[in-house]
Amino acid sequence: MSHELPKTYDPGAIEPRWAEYWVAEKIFSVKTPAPGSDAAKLPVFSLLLPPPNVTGRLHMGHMFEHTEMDIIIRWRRMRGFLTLWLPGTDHAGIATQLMVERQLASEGSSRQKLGRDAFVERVWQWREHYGGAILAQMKRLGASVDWEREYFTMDEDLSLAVTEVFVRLYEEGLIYRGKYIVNWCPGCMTAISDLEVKHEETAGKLYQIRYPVVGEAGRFVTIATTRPETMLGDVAVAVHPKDARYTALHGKKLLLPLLDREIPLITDELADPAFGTGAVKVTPAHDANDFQIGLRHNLPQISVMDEQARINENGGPYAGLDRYAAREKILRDLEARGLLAGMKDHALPLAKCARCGTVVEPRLSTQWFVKIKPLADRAIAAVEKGEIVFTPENYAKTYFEWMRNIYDWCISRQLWWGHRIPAWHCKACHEITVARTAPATCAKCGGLQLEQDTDVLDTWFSSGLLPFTSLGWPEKTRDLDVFYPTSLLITGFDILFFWVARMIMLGCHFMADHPQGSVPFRHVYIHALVRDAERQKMSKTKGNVVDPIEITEKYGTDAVRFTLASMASPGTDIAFNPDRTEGYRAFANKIWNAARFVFMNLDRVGGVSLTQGAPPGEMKHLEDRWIVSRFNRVAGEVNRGLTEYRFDEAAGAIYKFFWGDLCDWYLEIIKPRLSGPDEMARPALTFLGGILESSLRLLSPFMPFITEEIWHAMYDGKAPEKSIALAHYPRTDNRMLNDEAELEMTILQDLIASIRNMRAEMKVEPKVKTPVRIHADGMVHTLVSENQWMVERLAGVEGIGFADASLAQAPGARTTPRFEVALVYEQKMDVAAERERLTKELKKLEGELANAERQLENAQFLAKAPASVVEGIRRRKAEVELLIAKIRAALDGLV
RNA sequence: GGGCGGUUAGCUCAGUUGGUUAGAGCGCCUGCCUUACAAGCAGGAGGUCGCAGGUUCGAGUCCUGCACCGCCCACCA
Repeated sequence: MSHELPKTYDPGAIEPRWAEYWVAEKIFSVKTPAPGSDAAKLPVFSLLLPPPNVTGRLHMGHMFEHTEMDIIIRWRRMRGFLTLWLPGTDHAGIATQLMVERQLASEGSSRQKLGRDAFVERVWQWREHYGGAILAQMKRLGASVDWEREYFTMDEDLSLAVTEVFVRLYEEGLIYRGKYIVNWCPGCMTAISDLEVKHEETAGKLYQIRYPVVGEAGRFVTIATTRPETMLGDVAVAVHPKDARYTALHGKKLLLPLLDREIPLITDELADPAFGTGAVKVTPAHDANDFQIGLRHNLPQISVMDEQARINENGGPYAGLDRYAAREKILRDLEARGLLAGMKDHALPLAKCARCGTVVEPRLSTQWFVKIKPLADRAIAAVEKGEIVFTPENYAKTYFEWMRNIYDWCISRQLWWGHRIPAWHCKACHEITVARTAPATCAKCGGLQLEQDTDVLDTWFSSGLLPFTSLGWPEKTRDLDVFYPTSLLITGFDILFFWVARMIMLGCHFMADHPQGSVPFRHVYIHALVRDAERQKMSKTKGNVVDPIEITEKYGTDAVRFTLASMASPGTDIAFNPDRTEGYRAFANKIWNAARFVFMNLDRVGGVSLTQGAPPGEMKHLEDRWIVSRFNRVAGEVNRGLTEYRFDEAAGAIYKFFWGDLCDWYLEIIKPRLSGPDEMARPALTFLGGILESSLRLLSPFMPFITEEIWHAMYDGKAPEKSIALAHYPRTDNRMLNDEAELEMTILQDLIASIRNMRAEMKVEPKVKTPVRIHADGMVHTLVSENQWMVERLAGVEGIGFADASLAQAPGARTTPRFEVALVYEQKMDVAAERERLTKELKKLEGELANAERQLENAQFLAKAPASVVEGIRRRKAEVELLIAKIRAALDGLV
C-alpha cells in the first residue's frame, strides 16, 4: 500500500482534474425523490444561482458570491440534506441587445438593416457562441451545482411561464397599459424603469424667462426653469393659489414666447412660492409633475421631442434640433427678444440611463405597467412576519423603505431581444387582446388582422419568477413540491430592488397556495462588495480589475476561495489583497505537507487501517485527548459560523486549528511515538489518520480540491465515497470535549513558550540543549513530570530539575501564576535588558492591581456587579499580587 | 432633500447580551535549512479603540453632538 502525493503542492496540477471529475461523474446531480421514498424524508436545502448574464465574464464579485454559495451548499450536502443548487443564465435583454448591436455596427450593419427576425436569430447565435462563459468558468472553479438542470431564461418552458404570468396578472387587473410619463432613454430608445435611472448631481443653470401677459403690453410673468427647451410644449403657467404676487393675474392668458401660443395662468398648489419666481411653466408631456397638473386642469399634452430627443414638428422653427442644440438656440432667441430675465448656477440631480449613460428624458408614451401596490403589500407583510429573514438584518429596513414608497413598474421595453408581450392589436378596431396564444380573430370586431405587440418585457420581469418557474411552474411539478420555497438566496445589495424584491412580490402572489409557503426563499444573505486592495471599486476603466481566473491560476482555487471566505464578514466590503491569498496558498501547502508527513509514516509502518472518522479509542495520551477535544470544539465553531453566515469565523477557526493546533503542536508532540517501534507507531498513526481525515472533511467546503486530492490518496483509491463532498460533515461530539486536557495542554504550552523565550533572549545556540529548573505546585508539578519528554523535546531542553519557590529570584527566571522556570545556563544574560523587561512588566501589573483594588473597594461595584465578575477580579488580583512579588524578587536577584 | 454604514496595531480586518490582561493575518525586527513544509520553524516589538460630552460600579461595546470617509434612495421647476 502506498499513498501517492507529489512532493510539491501544485494546485494547477490537481484542480482541473477534479473539476472535470465532479461534472463527468455527476457528483452534484440530485434526483427529485418520489413521494414516500426514503430520500423524500431528508431535510431539503435548495438555492437558486443568481443567473449570470449571457453577456458576462466572471468577475471577482461572482467568484465571491459563488464561493459563499458553494461553501454553504457543500456544507449542507455533507450534513445530510437533499441539496439542490440550480444554475442558469439570464438573457439580459437590453445588455445583450446592445452588445450584438455593437458587433453589427463594427460590421457596418445594424439591427434595422437586418430586420427584427434576423436580428433575434443573430442574438441567439451570439448567445450560443459567447453565452454561458461564466458557467464554464464555474465548472473550473468547482461550483457544486446540478449541471443537469441548467436553464436559460428564454428557454421555451420558461417563456411559456412568463406568458402565463403576464396573462394572469392582466386578467387580475394587475397589469395595465396606458399613456404616462416614463423614463425614456434616447440612447437605447426604450422606456426604462425607475431603478434603471441613476441620479447624478450636476452643475446646471436656472433660467428665468418672461412670458408676456396677453392684452397687457409690458406686463410679464417670469418663470424659472432648468430646461428651457421644453417650453415648446408648455400649455400653462402655474402659480400657487395663495401667492399674493399673482392674485391680480388669475384667469389671464399668457403668450408663450417664440411660438406665440396663448396659454392660461392657472393656480396649483404644486407651485412653490419660495422657489424661483413662484411661477412655473407647465409641460405635461415632458415632466412627471406637470403631467399631474395637466390632468388636474384638463390641459392638452404636447410632445415636442422624438424618440431620440430631437425636437419634433410641434417645435415650430426648432424642429429637427437635438434637445441641447434647441436649448442654446431658444436661449439666444429669448435673449434677442429681451425675454430672458436672468440665469444663475443651479445644482440639480440629472437622471441618466444606468446602461448607456445618456440623460434620460421624461417622455409621454404608451407602455405596460404592473400595478405594484397590492403585490408590494404582501411582500412587505411576508418580511414583517418573518417568513423571510434578511442577513445582515438592516437590509430589511432598506427593503421596507423602498417597498413602502414604490411606484408602478413599467415593464415594456422597445427592444427586440426578450420575451414578447402576449398582446395582440386589431388593425381594424385597435382593440387589444391579451392571450396565451395568438387569437385568430379580434374578439370585439371579428377582424382578422391582428398584430402582436412589438414590445418585449423588462428582463427582471422574467427573472423575478425564477424561484418557481425554474422548478417547472405553471405545471404542478414534484420539483415544486420538494424544493419550493428555496432555502436561501445569496446575492448583492445592488440587485436588492431589481431582483430580490420582485421575486418576493411575484412569489408571494403566484405561489400563494403552496403548502410549504408562498415566499420564494426563507433567508436572504446579502454579501458585500469586492474591492481592490486600496478599497477602490474594481472597474475596467480604472484598470484595477482582478481577474478571478488569473488569480486562481496563480495561487490555486482553494487559496482564493479561502481568502474570500476569510474576509467575508457581513456588512464589510472586501478589500481583495493578493498578499492575503499568498498566505492562504501557504496554508494549502501546509495541509499538503502535513498529509505527506502522515502518508510517509503510513507507508513506513504499514498495516494501519483507516476508517472514516476513526474512533479515538482509549486516549492514554494527554495530547490525544487534547487534539480530539480541540477538533470537536472547532467543528462546533465552524458549524455555528456557517449557520450564521460567518464565513470569516468558520474559516478562521479551521485555519487556527489545522495550523496552530494540529501542525505546530500535535504533530511535533507525537513524532517520537511515530518513529518508535511499530507497536507504538501503529495506534498513534491510526489516531492521527482519523484526525487528519476528519479535518479534511471539515475543511472540504472551503477548499474542495486539495481535500479531495488528499482524501482519495489517503484511502489509496478505496475511498468510501466517490467524493469527499459526499462524506459526512464533522459535528461536535460532546463526549470528546475535554476541558481538563485543554487546560493541561495550555499550561504545558505556556511552559514551553517561556523556555523558548528565555533561550531566545539569552541567545542560547539552537543546538545546545540546556537543563531547566522548574517550580510548580500540585497538579502542575505532576503534569510537568508526567510530560517531561514533551517539554524537553519541544523546548530544546535536556533535564528538568524541580526547585522551590526561591527559583523566582534566579537570574532571568520566567514567572507565571502557575510556575517559575529558569534555564541552567552559563549566563550571558544582558542584565540591563532583563531589568527593563521586568520593570515594564511590573509596571503593567501594578497598574492592573491598582485597578482591581479600586474596583474591589467600591461598594457599588460589589453590590451591583455579578458575583462571577467580582470573583474573577478577586482571583486575578491574588494572581497579580503573587506575580508582582515574584518579579520584585527577580529584580532583587538581578545583580 | 431623505436614509444607512464605517472610523480599533504600519496595512486589511475581528471583537457575541457592557465585565477580569483588546485579538488575527500580512508587514516589520531577531535567531534557525530542527529528517512534512524556508510557501517553513522559534522568539519579539507594535494600539490613550476618530474627537467631545453623557449614562453606568464599570464603555472599544449603549446614548447625544461633532469631524472625516463611503453607500443607497429621491418626479419640485
